[in-house]
Amino acid sequence: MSHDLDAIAAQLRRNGFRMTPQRQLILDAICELGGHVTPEEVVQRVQAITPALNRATVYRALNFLVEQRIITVTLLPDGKFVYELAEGEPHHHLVCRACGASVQLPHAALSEFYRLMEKQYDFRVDMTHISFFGLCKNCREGSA
Amino acid sequence: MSHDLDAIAAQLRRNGFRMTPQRQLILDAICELGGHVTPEEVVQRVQAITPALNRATVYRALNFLVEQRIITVTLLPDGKFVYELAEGEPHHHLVCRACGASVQLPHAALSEFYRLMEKQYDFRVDMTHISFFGLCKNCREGSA
DNA sequence: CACATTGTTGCAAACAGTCGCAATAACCTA
DNA sequence: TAGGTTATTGCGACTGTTTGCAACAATGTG
Ligand SMILES: [Mn+2]
Ligand SMILES: [Mn+2]
Ligand SMILES: [Zn+2]
Ligand SMILES: [Zn+2]
Repeated sequence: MSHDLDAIAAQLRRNGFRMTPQRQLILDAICELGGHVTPEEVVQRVQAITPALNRATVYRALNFLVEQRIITVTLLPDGKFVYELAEGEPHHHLVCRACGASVQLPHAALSEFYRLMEKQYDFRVDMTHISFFGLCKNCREGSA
Repeated sequence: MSHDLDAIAAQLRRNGFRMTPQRQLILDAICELGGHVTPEEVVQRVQAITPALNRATVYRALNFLVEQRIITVTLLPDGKFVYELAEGEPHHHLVCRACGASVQLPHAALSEFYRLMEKQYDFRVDMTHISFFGLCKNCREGSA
């Protein structure tokens, strides 16, 4: 999808924050780069347009936009964070550690697990955008 | 538990690797520090005894010992890797993002999810030592 | 418009983690 | 024991990420 800058700006102002040229550029970058982008990809992209835009600003903006629920973050099992626009239903991923392919899971695929943890351990698991590593079918056929 | 250096040394040699003073110190540190230690905690500990022992050596040894299945690693949902001795049954964790408390899950708590992913998506999720963030009961009562 | 307030940025320094490479130490064989 | 082989370490440089702080920019008030 695309992002509605006016709506986002309004939402931010409503909460006492501001829409800035830097944040606009960063949102554009996330949108144009498509799903699951790394901070460094965003830095490259925005600095191609505005070289003075600082690396630290990108990292801070990404965190900020996650807190405002305008984008979401997922932690890939190799320890890297990737970001994407928050839209529609929450989802999760199965990421193949051999070929990198990423399958999207509907939220429902994990809701049973969520309920079990709440019932048995009185623990509410954070269930926005989780990623699991593993091996896809193709990559299993190569080895054992 | 404690670790059996002789048995570990033998296992390494059997596979063409070596037990070194550095690796011994690092294993001792993991053992003495108890569960879930960060690389930096290990660095502090071993350098208190042998200041010359290099940071890079610690990181390399931790990766190596994971590959040899002498220790295990889990990725906490804040993006940090933590290590512990591999012993007994595989397990997982529910980690409270507010108070840091960590509940241990038996492997069986996730095996249903594992089977579902294999059946529905033909995908084998890596299921050694997974950690989820969330909120424990205590920390939920403070906020919403 | 002047001014105060406060959210935001850029900068620079610190920190965590990775990597290539040359020196070293362990092991094997003669 | 001497010499060759190779696993391992320390070093230094580099990348990615965080943080404090001072400068800046947007907003609101009089
Ligand atoms: Mn996603
Ligand atoms: Mn554990
Ligand atoms: Zn694959
Ligand atoms: Zn808690």
